[in-house]
Order: sequence, then C-alpha cells, then structure tokens
Amino acid sequence: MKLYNTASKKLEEFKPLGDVVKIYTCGPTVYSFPHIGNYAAYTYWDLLVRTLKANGYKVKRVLNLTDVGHLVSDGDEGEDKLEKGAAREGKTPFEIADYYINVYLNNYKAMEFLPADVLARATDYIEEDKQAVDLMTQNGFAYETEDGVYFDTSKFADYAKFAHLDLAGLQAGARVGFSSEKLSASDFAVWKFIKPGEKHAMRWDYLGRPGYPGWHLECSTIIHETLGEPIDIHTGGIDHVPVHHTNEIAQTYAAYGHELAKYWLHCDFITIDGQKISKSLGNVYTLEDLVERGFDPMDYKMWLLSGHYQGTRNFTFRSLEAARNRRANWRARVSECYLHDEGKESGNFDAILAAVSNNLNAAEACALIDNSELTFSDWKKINDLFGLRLIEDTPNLPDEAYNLIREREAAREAKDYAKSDELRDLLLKQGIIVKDTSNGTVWSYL
RNA sequence: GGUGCUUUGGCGGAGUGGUUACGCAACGGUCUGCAAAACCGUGUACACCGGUUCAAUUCCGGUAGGCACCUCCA
Repeated sequence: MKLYNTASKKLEEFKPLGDVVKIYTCGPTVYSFPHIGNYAAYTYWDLLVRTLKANGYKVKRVLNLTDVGHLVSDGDEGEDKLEKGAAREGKTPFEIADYYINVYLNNYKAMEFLPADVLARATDYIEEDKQAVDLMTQNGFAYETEDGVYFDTSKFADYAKFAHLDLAGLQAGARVGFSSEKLSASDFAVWKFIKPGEKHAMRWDYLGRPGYPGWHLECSTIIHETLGEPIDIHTGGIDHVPVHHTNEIAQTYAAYGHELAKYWLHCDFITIDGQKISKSLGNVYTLEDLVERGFDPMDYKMWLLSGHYQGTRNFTFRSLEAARNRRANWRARVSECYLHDEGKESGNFDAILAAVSNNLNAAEACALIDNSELTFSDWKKINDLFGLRLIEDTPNLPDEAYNLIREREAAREAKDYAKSDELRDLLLKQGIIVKDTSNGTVWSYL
C-alpha cells in the first residue's frame, strides 16, 4: 500500500510498525448535528481501514468522542461548545453529549462504517489527562498561570516542523490579541481553571482548583492509554494540521518522550456549491437532509468514493444524482449476476484493490469496476471494500415475489397483458420493480 | 500579511511526457404490447503566456482566477 504522509509531504510505501496496525482518528465534538462534510472524512478513514484489512493487515482503530473542553474558538478565551449547546437546548452538557453521541452512532451505521475497536470518550480519561499535565510540567514543558496550565512551545524545538509553521508570520497576522500570561503566542492551554463564579458544569479538581482539560490533550492521552505511541497512522481533517495535531505531537513528546505517529493522513474539505460548509452561509446539509430529498446515505458515499480524499470536492445535488444512478447500475449488475452465481471469481478484483491501495484512489477503482467483468463473488469483495450495501439491498428475493415475477413472465408470453400489468402493479406495491430487457425480466428493489 | 492547495469536456472527476480514464447527463440508432430498461454508436477537454523536449494536459518559470488555513470546524 502507498499512502501520502503529511509529515514528509510524500507518497510513501506503507510499512506497519508491528503485527497490528494502530490507527487513531480524531472524532467528533458532540454538541450539535453533524453535517455531510463530517461524514466525508469518516468515509475515507473507513475506506482506509477496509483497504488495510483487504490487504491482510490486522487493524486496531481508536476513535475518540470529544465530550468536553472544546471552546468555540481556538484561542484561550470563549465559551465551551458543550456548555453552549447545553444552554441552547436547556440541558446539561452531559445530556447534550449523550444525545449527540447517539446521533453519531446511528449515522455511523447508516453510513456502513466499520465500528471502531475502541470508542473513547474524553471524559473517561480525565485522570490520565491530569497525569499527562503532571508529566509535562515535571519535564519542563508546561507552566502554570492564573487561568490554566500552558504548554511552553519554546521548549519543543520541533514545534513548527510538522505543519511547517512560520510562527513569526502567524503572530503578525493573527486577528486575536494575546492578553494572557502566556509566554509566547503559540503556547496553548493543556488545562484550564474555572474562575470563581464562572458557570461551567463540567469540572474536575486539579492543582487545588476546579478546572477542565485543554482541548488538544485528550487525543494525546487516549492514544497513550489505548494504543501506545508511536502509532502507525493518525488521521484527521486538513484543518487539524497547524494547531490540533501540532499540539498533540508536542504534548506526547513532552509527557511521554515519544514520537506520536508514523503516518499522518489528512483529508481536504468538501465544499457545497463552491463554498465551505458553514452555518452563516446557510449551506449546511445533514445526512437527514439528503434522506429527506430522497437519497440514500449510500448514494452520498458513492459520491465520495468517486473522488479523492486529498482534493477539495464540490458537492451539488446534481452530482449526487449521478452517484445515485451509478450505484443503481452497480446494484442492477449485482442483481443480474446473483442469478447466475457459480461461486467463481473473475480475478478482476485484484486490480480494483490495487487501485484503492494506491493512496486510496477509489475513483480509479470505480472506473475499473465499471469496465470489468465481475462475478457475484467479486461483488461480495467489492462490497466489503467499499461498504456500499450493494449486496444487502439487492438479492434475498422472497419466494412469493419470485413466483409473481415468473407468473408475469408467463402472462406476457401468453400476451395476457392485462394480467401482466396487474402483476407488475402488485410487485410494485411490495417495493419491487420489474423491467423487461432483451435478456428477460430483471428486477430490483425500489 | 503569512502558509498551503487548486484550475481537466454540459456536470462530477481520475490520470499520464507520446496511446487522451470513468460515471452521470445529452444526442442518434436498434429493440419494444405499454412502462421502463437494455444494447450499439456519437464527445478529442485539460486557465493563460513563456521555457525544457523529437514530443507537454502531464516537467519548470511566470500571469490570472478560485479555495482553504492562520478563529471551532472533517
């Protein structure tokens, strides 16, 4: 397999560190409904895991759920997202987290994502967070101020290396002022204190005061506890490169003295009608919105798979329709070869897997699928690789429906068209569409 | 201001130093009780200007446009 490594900015041959490939994915902050852009990322990381498995690797994948500590801005001031969501909906932050974790998990199923081996909630690692802060402080990488414990980026020589940051340039162009006791602008909080009188429902005692962990800490801690660094692959959105992942690397080095990950994969954002997804532009679509418009979550996945994770992709309903039609055609092919299944493979799957194994070039794999002779056994493998519900939604025709189809065929042959049309309507009511091709009748589910 | 990405036919979108994917849509045809489908055929695109080369969409330089990050975001 070949993967593009953000750390080296090169396409590299993937070589696992051990017997089991350790993967960590920065998961969602669970404070509001996720939009389709969020699922773009998880689709590609799911494809990564499926591709590794298809290539014979064992995989242990950890996905975290951020249920604490992300402020609405990445500066050191501002409201906590969960607290804000709770205020908005008249609930506690814990209730908000539970609610949206449920939404996510349901949508994960709808998108046919393989479940993570470990689903780690940030609030389950608070003690470990404190230990990590202790270690960072002991090792001379962190210092305490009035409002929290900060990471001293000047102590970590490679701080700017990963993201190729120009720290001086960042400071000059920064739009937010730095008024705290931070030693330098790039320093970030690893632990925040709650000021007396400040409302903050999520709070833990540490260093003799109530507080909560910094918003980058959980990933370092969870990786340390669940996988052990260095891990093989760390994934995330491209937006995480300059701040979140840069800070993770720094924290892990400062606390545990280790490199965090060998391969870093970052996906680009999708845009909608040419612009980034944002609430103020009013172009936010959720998975539920797509379903309301008559699309299947799998249609959206098909759309994602026809492109590449590293490119900006522009979402339109028109192109989503194209994806829906393509997937419908694939399902029709599955339906056809299902009837003639001999349990054989064509040997054409290997090229498809090779395409995906080349830095997740799913688009090329799709082109190969379009133009290869494929057996039902091949399709089963393709379905495992992409998770597109090609098989699940297609065969398993009930006997009753099967008989009705045969009955209709007989009626047509006898030119009893009144009866054949009647049977067609009857089948339609059962959600089955029949079409008469030159090769005979084919059917599909609605 | 700093950093990075990007520009491919109607739409979407791969890829490649020479043979120019793929899907969808469109158009023509065959077939067809109807509906629908199926099948066959049709598209010579790669922002612009230079350079390197026998040959560039593909490499290099520049110009222009678009986008993103530097504020939470996948």
